[in-house]
Formats: sequence, C-alpha cells, structure tokens
Amino acid sequence: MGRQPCCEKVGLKKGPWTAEEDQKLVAFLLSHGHCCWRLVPKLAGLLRCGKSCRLRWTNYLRPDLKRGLLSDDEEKLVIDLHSQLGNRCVSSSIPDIFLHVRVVNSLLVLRRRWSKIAARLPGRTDNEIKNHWNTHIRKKLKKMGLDPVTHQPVAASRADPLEDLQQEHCDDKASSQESAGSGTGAGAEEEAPTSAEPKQGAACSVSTASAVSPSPCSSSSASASASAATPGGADVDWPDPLDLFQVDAIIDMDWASILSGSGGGGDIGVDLFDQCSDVGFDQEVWM
DNA sequence: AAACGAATCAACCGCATGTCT
DNA sequence: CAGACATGCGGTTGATTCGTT
Repeated sequence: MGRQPCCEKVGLKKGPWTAEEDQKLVAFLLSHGHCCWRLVPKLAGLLRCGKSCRLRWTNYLRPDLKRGLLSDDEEKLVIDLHSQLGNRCVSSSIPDIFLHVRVVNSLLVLRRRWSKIAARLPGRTDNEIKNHWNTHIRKKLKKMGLDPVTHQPVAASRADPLEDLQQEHCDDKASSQESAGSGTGAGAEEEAPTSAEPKQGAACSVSTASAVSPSPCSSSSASASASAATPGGADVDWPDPLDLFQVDAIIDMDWASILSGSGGGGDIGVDLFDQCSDVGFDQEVWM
C-alpha cells in the first residue's frame, strides 16, 4: 500500500515562482492564513502543490523574514548552536549495535537540527541557514583549521574509527557537492556525527561540544540558555517559532467561512501591504 | 567581449513524525 | 492498533549569478 502523493502532480507547475504567483499566495495567506496547505493552492488560485506553497511562504515570502547575508552576530550564533546541537542526531530507538554495521546505515533515523538553529534566529529560515553554513561558514571554519562538524582542530577530530565508517557513508552522498575537499581529513569532515557524540544513540550531541565550542556569543542569551537547557544531551525545550514570529493571528483565521465559500479566495477586502509596511514588505514589488 | 568554472540559493524530493479515525 | 493523511525537516539539485582568464 503505497503512500499517496501529497497532491495531484498532473498539471501542477514546478520551478521558480513568478511574481504573479507570489502575489496570489501572499495575498491569500496574509488575509486568510493557512489551515491546510493542501487547500491553499486551490483557494489561492495557484497551480502548485501545497508543499511548494508552504516552502515558498516559509523560505521566501513570509513578511517577517530578514533578507540578505547573516550578520556577524547571527553567524556566530549559528556556529555556537551548531557546536551544541550538531546538525544531526540519532534516534534513541536505534540499538547501539546498529551503529556498528554499515549496512544498517540506511536504517538510522537521523533528525537534523537546522530548524532548531533557525528557531533561535528570528527572521531566518532553516533553509537559509543551511545554505549559509554550507557555502560560507564551513569554509571559514576550514580556514581556521577547525572541523566544521566537531568544531575541534582538524587533526584531533578523527579519533573514532566508527566515525570514519559513518563518514564514508556520508561522503558517498556528499561527494557530488564536495568535490574540491581533500587532504588531511579536510575533505572528510562533511556531515559526520561529532566525534564527541555519545554512541548510546540517545538524543543529540551536546555533551562535549560546548567545551570545545568557540562560544563566541557574548551577546547571545539565547545561546547560553540553549546550552543550559541541554544537560546530558536531553532535548531542548525550544520556543515555538510561531511565538517568536508572532504570526499566530494569521493561522487563527476564519477558515470556516473560507471553506464554505463566503470568504472567497479573491475577495480579501483588506489592504494586504498596509499590514506589512513596517516589516519591509514593499507593495511596489507586487504592483 | 566571450568563455569557462565556481559560488550561491531557491526549489524539489524523499522520508520521518504527529494526528486522526 | 493499524492505516491514512498532513505537515515538517534535511539533503540534494539545478538554474542563475559572479569572478576569473
């Protein structure tokens, strides 16, 4: 019994969004919010799948997003949080023994932490941070002689043979992107679990990372609280990003009337851009 | 000015997780 | 409890932009 596709693929548009599509989506979401992404494209009059709409909104159109490169402070915070969380952890449901068997690598339940990091940086998305990490920060750390994964000096970061085993698996997947890396482990740093990561498979690696972290975030109480909230690798009690972004109101819209047709996708009745003028959402772009 | 390669980033894909019935 | 479904996340791709020769 196969899983059904998230939406009807036939006839749906893919690829870059046009200004007109953006306008439709923004207008609809700002006035009605979303309760069910699957319905959004239909109600907004878009030939896109709901998943695509959600991605476009969260990564690009959301009015509370900052644009442009990460500031130095933000970058330091990302590095600090990455050193604490890692970008990967292993599910506690996976027995130890599996970690030692290459063939079971595909069974590892790997959950990433970019969204957790992004949650600490209001106005930034996980996608943006992930891209920035892969393109900028990783290189910076390399130049500094630090392993981008372990945040330790490169020579000291490869003590665990198991890590090499897992790294090999990761390199297979990463090789298409990381063709230039070479030499003393510099090309092998990509995507490995931190060498400090506990092998019990219990939650994320935060145990020793803070000890070796540059911890550059003097201005970051968020960072401090994050590390304080993760003793022994327990899951962090992160705030809901929606709280940070204060977009609850968008979600709490009158969906009953929308779905019943009285709200009408095209009959919004409010000046959408007036609502966003203070967050850099420029009406001129859309009109 | 043209050609080429590298870098960047928006978007897609597949899978994990949570919720509901 | 199992299956269906919706959503969210991280990895990857590919088009575009930028820099160099």
